[in-house]
Amino acid sequence: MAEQNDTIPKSYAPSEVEPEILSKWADSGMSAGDPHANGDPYCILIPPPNVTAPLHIGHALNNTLQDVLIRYHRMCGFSTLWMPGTDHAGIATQSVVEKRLLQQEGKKRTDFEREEFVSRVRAWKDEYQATILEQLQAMGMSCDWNRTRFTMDEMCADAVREAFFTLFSDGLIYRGKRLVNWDPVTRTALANDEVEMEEISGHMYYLQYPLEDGSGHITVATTRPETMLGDTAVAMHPNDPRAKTLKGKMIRLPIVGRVIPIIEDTYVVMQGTDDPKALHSSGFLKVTPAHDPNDWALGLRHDLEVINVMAPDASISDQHGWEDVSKEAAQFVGLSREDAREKILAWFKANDLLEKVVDYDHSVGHSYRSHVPIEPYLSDQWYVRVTDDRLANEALRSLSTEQYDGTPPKRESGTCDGDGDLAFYPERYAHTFQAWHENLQDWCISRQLWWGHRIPVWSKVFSQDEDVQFPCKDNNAVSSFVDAPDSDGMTRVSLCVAGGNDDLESEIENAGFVRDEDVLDTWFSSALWPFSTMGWPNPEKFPETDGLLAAYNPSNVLCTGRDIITLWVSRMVMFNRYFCGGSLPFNAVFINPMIQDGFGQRMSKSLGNGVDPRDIIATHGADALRLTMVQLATGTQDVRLSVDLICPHSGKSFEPKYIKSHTGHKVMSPKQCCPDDDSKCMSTVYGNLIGETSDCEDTPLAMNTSTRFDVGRNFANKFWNASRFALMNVTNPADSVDPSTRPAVDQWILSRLQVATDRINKAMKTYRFSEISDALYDLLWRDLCDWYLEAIKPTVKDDPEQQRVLHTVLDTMCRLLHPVCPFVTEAMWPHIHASSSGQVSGLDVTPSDLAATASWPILSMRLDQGAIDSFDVLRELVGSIRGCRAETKVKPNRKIHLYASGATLDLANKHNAVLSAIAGLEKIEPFDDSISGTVIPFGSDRIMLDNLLDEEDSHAACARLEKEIESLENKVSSLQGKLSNKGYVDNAPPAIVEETRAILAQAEADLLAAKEALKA
RNA sequence: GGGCCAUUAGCUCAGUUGGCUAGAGCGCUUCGUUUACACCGAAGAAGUCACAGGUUCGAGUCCUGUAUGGCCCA
Repeated sequence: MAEQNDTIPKSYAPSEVEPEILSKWADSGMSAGDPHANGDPYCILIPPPNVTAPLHIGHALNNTLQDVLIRYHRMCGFSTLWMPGTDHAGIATQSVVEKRLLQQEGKKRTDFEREEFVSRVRAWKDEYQATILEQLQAMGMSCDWNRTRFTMDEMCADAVREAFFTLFSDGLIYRGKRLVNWDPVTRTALANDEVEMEEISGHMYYLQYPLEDGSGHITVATTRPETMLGDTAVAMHPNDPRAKTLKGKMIRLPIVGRVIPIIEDTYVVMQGTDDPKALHSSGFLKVTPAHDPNDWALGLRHDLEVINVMAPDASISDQHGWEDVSKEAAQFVGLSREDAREKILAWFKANDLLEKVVDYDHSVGHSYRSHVPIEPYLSDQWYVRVTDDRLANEALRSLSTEQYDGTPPKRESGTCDGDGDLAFYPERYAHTFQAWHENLQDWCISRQLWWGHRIPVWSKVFSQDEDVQFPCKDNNAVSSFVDAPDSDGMTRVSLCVAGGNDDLESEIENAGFVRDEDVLDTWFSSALWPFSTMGWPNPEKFPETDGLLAAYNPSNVLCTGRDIITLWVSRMVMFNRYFCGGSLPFNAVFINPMIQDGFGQRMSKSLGNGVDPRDIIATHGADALRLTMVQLATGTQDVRLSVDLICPHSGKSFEPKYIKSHTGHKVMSPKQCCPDDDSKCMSTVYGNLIGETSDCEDTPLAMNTSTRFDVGRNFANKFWNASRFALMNVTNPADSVDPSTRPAVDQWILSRLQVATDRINKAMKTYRFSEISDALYDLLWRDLCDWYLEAIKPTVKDDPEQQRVLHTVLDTMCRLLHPVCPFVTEAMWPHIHASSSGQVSGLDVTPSDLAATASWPILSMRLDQGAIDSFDVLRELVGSIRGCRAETKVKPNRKIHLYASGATLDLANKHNAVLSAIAGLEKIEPFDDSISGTVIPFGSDRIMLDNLLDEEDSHAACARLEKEIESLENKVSSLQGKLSNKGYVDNAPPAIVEETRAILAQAEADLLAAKEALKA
């Protein structure tokens, strides 16, 4: 065994080890899920990353936590499944590909046939999917790689088709003409949650509209004057004092000349009321039903005309519903909405109808993709009736009763499986979930894109004179939806066809029906992920999915970010319950924190403050990345990771210089100097991004990193070295050891192992990840390296039983560390198990070829608490002696003498070898009054150190003692104060009071000893 | 406007049924290369627990309010 260890390198080199370990895992098939295997099923649903870009540090965090859970449960004997996959991310992916095509080939989407364009997007997807999967593997994720899924692959597409058809047939999907959130750049509708509100410093414009009878004018206030072209009314509050005289009057709309009514509605904010909006209100509201959601509602109430004056690109247009274009108005047709605003304002000014303009801050919805202001736009879209009891309320009913605020809405048919089974960690996120479903609106699912699942609906419009036809009417693979006839009496019939019926599709097309051009919102297919990836609805079509649904739906946990609760979690819950007999997609949702930079700013491409996990793996190793991620995962909603640079000249990391960007963010100065050498410079990601610098010979790019990862790297190395040292000492271990017969030091480390294992088990159950890394850190660094390895140095070589204890401790620790640091533990595993193993009774560590498949340790040793406590006392004694040595400036290698009385002398004698080694003692003797050494306080016994210095610096010793006395006096008086408080003694639990008395007694004894020491 | 989170050592954070002279890591200071590890070891300095009230024998911890920063929803 000893020879074996000569081959272990002195320090851990992750990049040399990781590839080999990855192939070991791949060959072993250890991460393959098997629904028929022994062990309870344990399944994690991966949030499939978008194929738009490589994974960032947030993904590293999210996936590391999942892998920690999956590896832990695998080791605990669960039959685990963690399927990897990617999401097609419709609008996001289409946008990046469109941008790239324009840049590289100068072509627009419309320059391609649909099929051709989609294949270009697919090529992008293939490239990025490969990158993403590689990244996940490099980070050590133990996914079931053979089951890798994509939201547009055949299995998922079948599920989308089936889900759509079912919802359509059940009346939960309908077509509606509504105002949608329109993105004029990507030219598609967006769901409400894809709109980001941004605070804008804009203006409130006051426009005068003349009364038709020439009796004067009224003034409307608006932030969007360009929409006035589509005004179809002016509204006022019925209680407005002016209402009496204006009632029934008409307005002649400037520019357009349209005559529109003055209507009364309580929605209008009156001047002089408490409402903050009253400050800017004129009491009159221009009503543009086609271009404002509130006006749309007003229009419905008052049966107003709806006039759309814009094209899909948000330019003013007379081609989309605006028919009464006057000569005066024609000059504005074709202008962008921004230009139209300016020109219309100029017109009002020129005609003396612009009353005033005031500064006005308000929030405006922006597209989460193109970041331009959203245009409320009138169009036909498909909706899912998520407000239906069968969807929204089902989601509410699944929430854990403990986390539910109030009581969930009742189900007619009583309770069912899954009700109350959903719990959030941290639980505050249950509020987000509940509030969302209580305020839900129907979900617009059609997107005017080419990349995605095309809507399986064919429609045809019939005129008043035609007979409305329903081809394949009696076939139950076809469902229909009929729009109410429009104002011209045209009736639209829509037919939805179930999947796998190409013949029916042809028949319907032959009857003149045309398939909808649009695709579904990406979240529609994402919502099906928990069961679409397991073969629903046709597991027999995909034999490899046999048994998956039964075993793994519901899954155990979903780990994701809080912004996803509304976008995805909600929809998965609704759909899983709807399509899978009421069962939930998962029983727990863990919300991981968001990683921000050192200034609390979101990491983003535009700020150049992101850290690439691939860079960290290259410089620090995957385990370092993972440990730091786990450490970072505290229960807070945001965590900060300060960003540093790596100097390309020296390879050293340093803290960069910052400037303020025009957006007010703290960003790295474009050019930075080498901290060791001013003459050498470099560029930063931000500098290159804004084009101020470039990655060239003079200014090579400095890589973003964070010194936080050093902790992880050091940790992995520490384990490596501790193992190396331990194995050097395990030369002829005993076969089996009864721990209760072992000296205190051995029992102590076993008890620490026990404590750490309990801590980790508990933390895993409650998703308190930073607690896991804390427990591991304390165990490895503090307990094992600082104390145990030091303490056994004098004895282990000649003590086979101690060698067995050491070896078993190492084996156990390797397992405990594995979920967080899989690489270094796997690398060390064969070294640890190079020879036949023995056992420490009560510590169950069954043999295994791989650390990854090893069993999670079960500790049930019988230990002597007295022995464990005595080692803790010994550690305190060492601390006191070391403190004194440092304080009195004893040379590190100088051996000193210890004189002690009472129990301390017994303890010291018992651990003579250990104590002498760690505390640097030459001899241990009974306390002797005739020796005039340095007395130190330690419990009630008398302790003295001698031979400290050639000429003792008693001054330093005195200072030290005085300080000690002062501190103890404070402690004693504080405790005395507490105990002399009648309220405390009477009210506090007796055990607490008793404990306080004991602490006081000890403190008094320490104080006395210290005072005597000072005298001597 | 509604909600959530944060505010504890120079920095990043622990501190989970209220029972502490308030802890850790990094950084800093001093010392040290004694055959596991300098990606190391020993010792040390460093905090009115944001602020103001309240409950309690006792508050970093519970309640109310304020301030600052961040996020989500409308």
